[in-house]
Amino acid sequence: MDKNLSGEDNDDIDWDTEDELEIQEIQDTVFSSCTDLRTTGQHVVCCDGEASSSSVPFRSKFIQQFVVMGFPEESIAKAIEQNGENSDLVLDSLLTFKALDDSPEEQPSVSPPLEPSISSDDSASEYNKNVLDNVYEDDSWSSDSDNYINTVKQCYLNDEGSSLSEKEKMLLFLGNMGYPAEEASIAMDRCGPKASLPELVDFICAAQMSRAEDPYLLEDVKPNLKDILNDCGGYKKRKMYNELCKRKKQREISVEETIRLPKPMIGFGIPTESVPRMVQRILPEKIIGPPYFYYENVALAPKGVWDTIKRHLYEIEPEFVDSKYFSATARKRGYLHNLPIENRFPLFPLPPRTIHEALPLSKRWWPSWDTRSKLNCLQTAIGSARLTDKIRKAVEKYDGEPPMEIQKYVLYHCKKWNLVWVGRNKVAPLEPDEVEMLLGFPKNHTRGGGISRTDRYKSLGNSFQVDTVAYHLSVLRDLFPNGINVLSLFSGIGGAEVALYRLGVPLNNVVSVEKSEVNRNIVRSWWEQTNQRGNLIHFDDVQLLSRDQLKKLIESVGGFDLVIGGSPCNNLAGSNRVSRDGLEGRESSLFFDYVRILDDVKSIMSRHR
DNA sequence: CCTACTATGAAATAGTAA
DNA sequence: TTACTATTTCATAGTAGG
Repeated sequence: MDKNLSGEDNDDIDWDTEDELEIQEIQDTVFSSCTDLRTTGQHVVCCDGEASSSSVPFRSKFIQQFVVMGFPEESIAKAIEQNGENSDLVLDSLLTFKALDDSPEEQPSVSPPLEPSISSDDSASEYNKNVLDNVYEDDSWSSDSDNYINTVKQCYLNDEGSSLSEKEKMLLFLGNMGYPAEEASIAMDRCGPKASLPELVDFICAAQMSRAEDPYLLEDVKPNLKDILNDCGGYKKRKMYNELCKRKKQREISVEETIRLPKPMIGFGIPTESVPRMVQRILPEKIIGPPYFYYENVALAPKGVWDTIKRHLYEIEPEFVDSKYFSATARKRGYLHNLPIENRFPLFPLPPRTIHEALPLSKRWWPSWDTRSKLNCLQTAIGSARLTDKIRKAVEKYDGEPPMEIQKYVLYHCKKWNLVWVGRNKVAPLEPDEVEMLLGFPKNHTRGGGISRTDRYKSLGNSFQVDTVAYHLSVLRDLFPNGINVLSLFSGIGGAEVALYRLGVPLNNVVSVEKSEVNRNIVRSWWEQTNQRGNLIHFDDVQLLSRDQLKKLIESVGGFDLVIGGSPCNNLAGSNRVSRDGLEGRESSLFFDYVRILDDVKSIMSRHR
């Protein structure tokens, strides 16, 4: 598993690899200042506690980080004078000083001039295009690089009206700071056209923190804009960075901590285990609820995603649980929360735990060579009719057991699409009501009320497995015998609400934030059908839920006891072939709104006490 | 517009054998 | 260790038809 993460010295291509290190180094240092750039003031979660609680004044600490790197103090002072207390800019200047100091006349021969590209006629774009084409003439680039060059080209050449738009200039600038064009472009798309430089840097940092410590990425050959444009002293800087990285590696011997999934994926314990191996965990005083919070997302996210999530949620250890230990269907998810984990209890009645129990009618048609006892993860799309037809034709040619090859083919697709046997030689996708049952929802929960069948699959596929979540939330029943106030973000079809209700936790006030109207209707309808006595307040968009609104809500309901939600997994899920972009993806980056809202709720509530 | 249907791999992980 | 195999995955985009 562990590939070569020690930076061995291969001079041929290693400069690319080292370049990634270079970026890491920048980000490591920049990040400490990123939190300071935040204007909201309450975002202290991603700072390490020591730094903020230390009595060392900020300024000296700021200087010290460069002293540790081995820069002379006068250079540091000069760099700070030029750039202010912005780590990345200061570091950039320092390295430029150093590079120029070492060899005043030496300029890399391949360095193209930067200035012409800032002019504002079409030749500039043409020039960049040529440069980029030339760079990519080299066939040592991997296909990854091909994708990358397309991104870069698009960044430069998209807007034909103005050859160098504001966006392009900003891209150039970020590129010069050492950020990959791809990331910079995403950041600018996400932050909008009016975003300031600190905002963009902050975004890129947040998005990239995960990858900064990702050992695999060291092999990933991705050039960045800085190298394409090769600014002043770039070569020397690179060398400097290499040394810095080595020094840093020597300093930090043990860090390299990536989150690992537990081998039986049972989190802090499951109810059916004969020997409950409950784990003791001690949370810092500050983060013990109320408000309690509960965050959920896919367990098998791209590398580093869960590290980032953890970092933004108080460094609490997530618990990874596969719902196959609760029901007949697998669902590998990570749950990060500050709930107590002692004295949990499961939801009753216990759901069926095997396919045969869950779908008794299928037993009759189930061939012996299909040895599945659990279904795979229920997703948002179902298998095609054409596929089930092909399977039928493939199987019905044989009287008894089909040959191994056929079995293999059929099983592969049955597992991939969660097909079940519904007749002689006939397989089919699950019906929506079967999915409801497997996920722990009442029958017809998503049925009717103007939702299409396709959307039922979609909403269900994006939902909680109720029994699993309820097991974790069960501790709330005794904590809040008089009921709780819930802030439910990304509510979907109300998995959290259903879980609490089925646990017997009275719901006093539920503020539910959900973008999809049909989903809101489903929850509203369920709320009325179950004769809830509390209040259900709906909101549309988490991004529009401001601190002021939260303050008013908290005042009117008397504070939230639970903030619960699973942010979009679109850009994290393995089934996404198109835009598995990680936490910075278009939808999945809404995770940062979860963090923002949770922080706001905590700070508003602590002020009221 | 809505709805249903279909084609579309890669990344991450664990396990195993060399 | 390293290289190979096996398994799994809260999805998107395009098309056709109403």
